[in-house]
Amino acid sequence: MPVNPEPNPAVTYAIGELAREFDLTTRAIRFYEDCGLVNPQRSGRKRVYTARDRTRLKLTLRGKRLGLTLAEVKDLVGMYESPRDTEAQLKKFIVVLAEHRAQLEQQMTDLNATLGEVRAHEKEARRLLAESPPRRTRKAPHGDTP
Amino acid sequence: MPVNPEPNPAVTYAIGELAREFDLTTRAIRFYEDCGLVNPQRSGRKRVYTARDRTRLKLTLRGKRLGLTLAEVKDLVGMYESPRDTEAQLKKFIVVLAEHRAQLEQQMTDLNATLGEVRAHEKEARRLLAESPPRRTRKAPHGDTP
DNA sequence: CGTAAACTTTACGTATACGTCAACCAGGCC
DNA sequence: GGCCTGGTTGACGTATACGTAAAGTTTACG
Repeated sequence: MPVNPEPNPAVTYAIGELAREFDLTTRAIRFYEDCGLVNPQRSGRKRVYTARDRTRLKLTLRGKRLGLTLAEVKDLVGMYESPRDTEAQLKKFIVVLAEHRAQLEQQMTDLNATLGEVRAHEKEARRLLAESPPRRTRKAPHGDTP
Repeated sequence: MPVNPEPNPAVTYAIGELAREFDLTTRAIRFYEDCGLVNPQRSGRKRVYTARDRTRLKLTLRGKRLGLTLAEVKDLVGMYESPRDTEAQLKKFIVVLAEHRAQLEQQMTDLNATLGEVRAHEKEARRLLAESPPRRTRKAPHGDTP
């Protein structure tokens, strides 16, 4: 099993490094800072990002790929990092987690349906291509309930 | 096996009906029309939606839940409905499908990772809640690589 | 010392996806 | 007729997520 990669507290990153690594503009990263998604320290005026910032960036991008807004990402990440030492906080946490999970499960359903359709279309398209390459074939798009 | 629900070409919908069914505003539905996502006919000035429009609306909403833009949804739906009777069109179709599938598979990865984390947090939170309800417990947020 | 690369702030611009009036019409019913 | 419900076309407003240009600063290199 691979060791947890770099929880090394010493490693830091410049904004340009992170931009290259995640294929972002520095503008985007600064914008994420405005939104409270990262919290770089300063060496002089220059931003210095820790491994923790890098992780939050990763989480942010994953959230975006799943269609979350930056505000939603912030709330979620905040939740995970906020204290949960009272019963009320714990209960609230559980409620929010359940809501989030419900949304993720809806996405899972959507995703499976879409993947199924895409694969079916791919299969059919490859069949058509293999079956009669020079032949002109007709395949009506299959109606209203894909 | 349930019969394919209502490919009945006779059923039509008013904009308000669809709005209620899908929990949208009529404004949103008209906006989708501007984007070319639905194509209602007219009875006088009033829009009349067919089962096909309703399906496209459904697809649109599913796309949105997966984080697609309306333009992307339009392109995809357009692809599925456009003719593919030449070899070139078929090949292009296959390429686009593969690209789309790659994106969906990335999402699947992201989704599984996120779901796993959420479930782990839920489990832990419930454990804490059950273990020592009146006790004040400390659980540090577990570092930088969630 | 000069300059190029990388960084900084400020600020206005842009695309997407609608929301929110306003003002008007058409049909039903009491 | 009067009014309600539901639909219509503008047209301007707004939140999100950056892009982009301007102008200055800091650091490394030769």
